[in-house]
Amino acid sequence: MFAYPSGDLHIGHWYAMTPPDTRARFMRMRGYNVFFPIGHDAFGLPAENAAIKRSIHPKEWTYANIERMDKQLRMMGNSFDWRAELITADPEYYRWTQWWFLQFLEAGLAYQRMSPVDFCPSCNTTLAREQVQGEDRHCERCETPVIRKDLKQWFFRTTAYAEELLDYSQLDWPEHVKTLQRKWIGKSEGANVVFHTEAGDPIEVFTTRPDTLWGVSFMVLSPEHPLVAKVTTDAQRAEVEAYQIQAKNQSDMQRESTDREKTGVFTGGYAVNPASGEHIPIWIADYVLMSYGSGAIMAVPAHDQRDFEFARAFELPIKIVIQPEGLELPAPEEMTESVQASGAMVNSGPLTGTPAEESFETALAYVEEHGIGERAVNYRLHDWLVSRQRYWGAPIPVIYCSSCGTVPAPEDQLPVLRPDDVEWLPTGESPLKLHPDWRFVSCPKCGGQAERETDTMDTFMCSSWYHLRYLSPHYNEGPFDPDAFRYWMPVDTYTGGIEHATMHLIYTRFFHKAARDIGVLTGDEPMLQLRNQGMVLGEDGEKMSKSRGNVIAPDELVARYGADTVRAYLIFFSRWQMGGPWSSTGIEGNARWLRRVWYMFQEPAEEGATEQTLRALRRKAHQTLKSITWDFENFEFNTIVSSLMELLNEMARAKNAGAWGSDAWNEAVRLYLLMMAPVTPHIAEELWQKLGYGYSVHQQAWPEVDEEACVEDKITLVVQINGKLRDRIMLSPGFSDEQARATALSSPVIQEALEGKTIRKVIVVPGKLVNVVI
RNA sequence: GCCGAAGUGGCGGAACAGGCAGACGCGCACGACUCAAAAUCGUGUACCCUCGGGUAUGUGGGUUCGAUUCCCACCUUCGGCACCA
Repeated sequence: MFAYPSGDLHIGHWYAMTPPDTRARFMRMRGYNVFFPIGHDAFGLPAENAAIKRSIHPKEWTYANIERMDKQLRMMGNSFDWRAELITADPEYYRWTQWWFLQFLEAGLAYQRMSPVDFCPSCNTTLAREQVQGEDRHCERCETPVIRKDLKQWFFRTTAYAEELLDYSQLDWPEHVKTLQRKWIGKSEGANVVFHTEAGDPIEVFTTRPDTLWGVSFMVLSPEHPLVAKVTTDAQRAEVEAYQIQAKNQSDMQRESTDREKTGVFTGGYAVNPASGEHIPIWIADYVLMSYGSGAIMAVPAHDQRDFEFARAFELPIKIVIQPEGLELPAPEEMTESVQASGAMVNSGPLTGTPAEESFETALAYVEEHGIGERAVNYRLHDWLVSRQRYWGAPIPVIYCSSCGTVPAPEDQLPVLRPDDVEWLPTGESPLKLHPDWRFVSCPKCGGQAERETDTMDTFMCSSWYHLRYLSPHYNEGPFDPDAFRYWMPVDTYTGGIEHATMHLIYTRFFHKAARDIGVLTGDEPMLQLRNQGMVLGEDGEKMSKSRGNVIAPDELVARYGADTVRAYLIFFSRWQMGGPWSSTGIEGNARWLRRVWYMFQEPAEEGATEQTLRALRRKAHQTLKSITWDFENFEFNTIVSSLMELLNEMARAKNAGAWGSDAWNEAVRLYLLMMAPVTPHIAEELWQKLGYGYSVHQQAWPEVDEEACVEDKITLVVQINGKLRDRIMLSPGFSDEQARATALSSPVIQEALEGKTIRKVIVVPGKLVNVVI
């Protein structure tokens, strides 16, 4: 478990942590040694925002929050191992975050290049995406429109692992998380094809449709493409440059949106289609992103919808080169959309007539034979930008020397401490740049004058390896103790919100694989089993927020109901994977449940139940144990509490019928407390001791199901006619299909309904159901 | 816009490999206890109805003896979209 110290503990924290805690406790009772750690992801933007707003040092704000949240975390009654608590903002931790950076640098997995940031010219500061708001992309603080500024920044080569990241064979992860990651990584197979401008400059494009090469009627470059200036004619220059400026300040998401009118500008330049030899105009348009592929595309309007819309908007030619079988295609000028269906190649020079199923490979072979391109795989995944122009993060441990260039900070000098006495208010520079003592150092190589990198690291860096630090949070010889690694890793069960699917969970997998290849650790994956919780919404069904005034504060609930009731309600009110709206009347039901348990187990009653009552009680107790065991294993927490409630209702009936004092009653009570223990640990322990079982319920083994006790005396045979329920017949278990069929057909209700009808078929579901088809 | 998830009574939800839709809880109604109230306990609670049944799991189709469950299309809501974590 890993909490961001944002202030007070939120009900969402409880939801993320308590159901997994019940499972951790359950697994311990089943005999596993469960490590359930807690820590704080303490660097990041909110600390700086709060600091600016309240004029308080980010460090002071963060550590005060941690202190408060630790107290609140202890109120949850979770079985955290506090000995392993860690804080990523501690030098003891970020020393090793920096160490990882140096390993990646040495392994060639870290590099620098120019990359744009969002910048507010009025606040004079780099902005995070979430600080940029609205269609016009303005600064959240001062509403000034944001500009894009190019800075030299550090990247990790996540793309080097794109292919391996697509392999989930070792993982028990939810299908939709894997799907999200696959889409995020975005593998496409095709070809890199080289066009040339009329002046002879090569323009490489990536295409997934080499079979449409003869249908290319124009090219589109990203407005940032390096060749734009060169191909633009003087007549078009003013228009092109104006468009470049406009495109620059749009987000990629805005630019990729397919429901906008296509915009673009003709550069005046032409390129030559390497297949057909045709001369085609070169345009620039913002729907082509520099960050994907080569930043240039060959446009095939007849067979690509975005290209089609662009061609229509600017009256560019459309040429059909794929003829789907049996489909009458309109003339290009009458088309209303591109033709996506596969088909034989037409109007394609030497490849005309190639059938659909061969077109991709044949076209690819043609491209390679003629030396105009080659087979290529492209990924949507970017390299990971790790530089942040911020104060509250781990400094990137690099020194720039005028003679030696980029020099890693020597390992024995880690951590590169983040100085406390800086101006952390926005100034337009990385705050660390304004700290002269800190910034200027001597070069570790030549001893000459040098300066430190003043950017800090993305906090995703801290959270990519925290599970390793939990193993040995105070270990000094390395980021983790290898013995502990061998004992515990990989993480067996990892839980978190679905919002982490594509970022944190890709970063941490990349990190692990990179660390494996560097030789620091073993294994291919950091976390084997993943499960996601949903979100607790406000009583109005909306996301909780201070501005909506629908925030539920767990502290007040604990004061009013106690931690056990809050825990029980949280796992009861909805499916954990789903989440849902809070209900302040709903929690009353769980408070009532615990009060009922308390009195029912302790207040004596009349004795003398029938054998039948006791057998029914025992049956229900063991059936409940069976289903709860399944539920814990499968993260189906809400039915754990409802099953316990059902059992309690059965126990109330049995107690009224004189079960008190019987062996069956005592067994049911004992099982009940053991089953409650993971969910409501405090009240279970209290009752366990009051009833004389000693210390402690939490050290007991999970009980065994008595399968024989679970067997029903009577089974309801459901009889349907044409799939509609017509009768229910009570039978002793163990009847054959033939008996079921005979019994069903001889039922008076069925006989009456079948009067004068012909039976076409009788379907028997063994031990359950008979369906008569007429 | 793209990607993902979800739509079941007045409400939250259950139905574990396609086989009794609505477990459990909330709310509500009635009753018991009480001078009274709260708490507690008990009973009932999808809709329509000619009391035999009929209709119901976002909408429309499909597969099947049988669909909340599988397939297709659509609608609505929620989450993510790379510098929030």
